[in-house]
Amino acid sequence: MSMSATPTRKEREFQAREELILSHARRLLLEKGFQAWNMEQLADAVEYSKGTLYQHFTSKEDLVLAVSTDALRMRADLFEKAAQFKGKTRERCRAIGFACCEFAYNYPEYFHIEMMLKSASFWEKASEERRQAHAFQGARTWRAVNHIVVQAMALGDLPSGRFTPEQATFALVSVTVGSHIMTQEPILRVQAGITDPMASVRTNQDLICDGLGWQPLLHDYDYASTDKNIVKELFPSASAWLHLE
Amino acid sequence: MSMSATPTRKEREFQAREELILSHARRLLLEKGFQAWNMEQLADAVEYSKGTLYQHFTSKEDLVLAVSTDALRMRADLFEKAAQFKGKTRERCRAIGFACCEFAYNYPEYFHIEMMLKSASFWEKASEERRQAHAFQGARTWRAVNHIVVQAMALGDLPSGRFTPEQATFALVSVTVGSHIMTQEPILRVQAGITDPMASVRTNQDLICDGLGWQPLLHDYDYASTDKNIVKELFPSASAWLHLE
DNA sequence: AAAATATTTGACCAATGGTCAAAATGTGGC
DNA sequence: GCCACATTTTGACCATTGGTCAAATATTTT
Repeated sequence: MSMSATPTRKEREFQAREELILSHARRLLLEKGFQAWNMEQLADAVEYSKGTLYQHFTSKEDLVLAVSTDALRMRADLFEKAAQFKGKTRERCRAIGFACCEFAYNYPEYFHIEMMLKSASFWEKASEERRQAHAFQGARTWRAVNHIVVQAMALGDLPSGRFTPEQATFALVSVTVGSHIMTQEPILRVQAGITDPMASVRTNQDLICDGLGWQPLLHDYDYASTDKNIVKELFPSASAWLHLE
Repeated sequence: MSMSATPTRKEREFQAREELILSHARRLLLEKGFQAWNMEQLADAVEYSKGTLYQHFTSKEDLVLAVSTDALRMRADLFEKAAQFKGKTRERCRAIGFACCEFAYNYPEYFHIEMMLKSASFWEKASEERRQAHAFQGARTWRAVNHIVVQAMALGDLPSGRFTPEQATFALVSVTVGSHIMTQEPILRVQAGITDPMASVRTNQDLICDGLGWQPLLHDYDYASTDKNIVKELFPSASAWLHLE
């Protein structure tokens, strides 16, 4: 039994099967949410039996948490990539906004899943291991945003007197999550006359940044060319969800 | 059988029982979320049998939707009451912010329930009647905010060139819901150093208002006395969640 | 090839949302 | 007060599904 860096064939097979299960579970989750499928169906889909699923995951919740954490890891990757964008701090923050849209486009149901996780009974049914993995990826996303905020304050782009970096980060995170959830609500979309959900999310982020006094403010600077660069350099495939006028 | 304004004794009894069921369901929901209780337990609690519950509600989801709509009605009541506050438009918007905190204090789990409702399978299991009731109360809350925004633009307190009233309303709603959800997340609370969740929510609302250019901006005006008046006139019982320094 | 070990399976269990025939209760006529 | 009829309540019962585990199957070792 190898605990070392070189996995045995068995271990590789186990890993491959875990990814197979996760990919099918992800598909079911994105298509049907949480309730509208069961472990039997998943077992059929991956062509293993139910019992085998339970050798990988302690419960349905544990499995869903694993899918969610995978998505969160991808989001953290995008955030960290976006944070490297060369430019003013607010442009880099903007790049993260684009990263989040790119993510939301690929995992349209993720924010609902994330909300589900917040309901108490989920965490107690999941394994400690996966809980920690989720917390770790969550911390990465937080850190990516917070890091830019701290730098912005250090550089004087963002006033540091009124709010702590954490308060500013919290405001950005809150508005982003809230906006993503709300744009996915058909009724609200009609009420608010939203035709481009991702644009609405980014607009709301801009409002928070402006509110924080993050220079340069929206009407003092032309972000159109910034946006073009962000897309060109970081998210060339963003045309699927991006509608730049 | 009376369809008129004067209900028969039977109809009154039916109504009373429905409220009994709803009040117990509300308690269970707030204490345990959705999963951690079942219809049998609720039946025991109200001292009727399971079958009787299903004469009032078509499914567990239908019941939960009814509870949620009741809460939403209360929120709409608070919003409409807050909108009557005498003062500048931004002060009245602020009053609604307080109303939402007052609501959140009384229904701490409501936003999680609301998120649950957004998951597809819920709506299809609920009755058409209750779906409409929910939409109606949702529209009331939206309208209360939107009405102030429209007035603010008409009065010139809020610039009307850059955003439509609906976009501004949407931004406020998004940041509020997002902030309420996020402040209830223990991990995030630690990360963001949040000691007063309601204050954080209201701060985020202020950031959006400032971002929208809603006069008078936060640093041009002392809202402390406004806040005192809002509390005194509208929410005298707010001391439970309010920590004015 | 046989024994030992590891893995996979699906029948089975318990919990629970939902149903419905039967019991209980209420109502009206005499 | 009693009977027939209508309405309401009940809880045994059903179907679904998350989760378990002894037996079957596959793999490795001797």
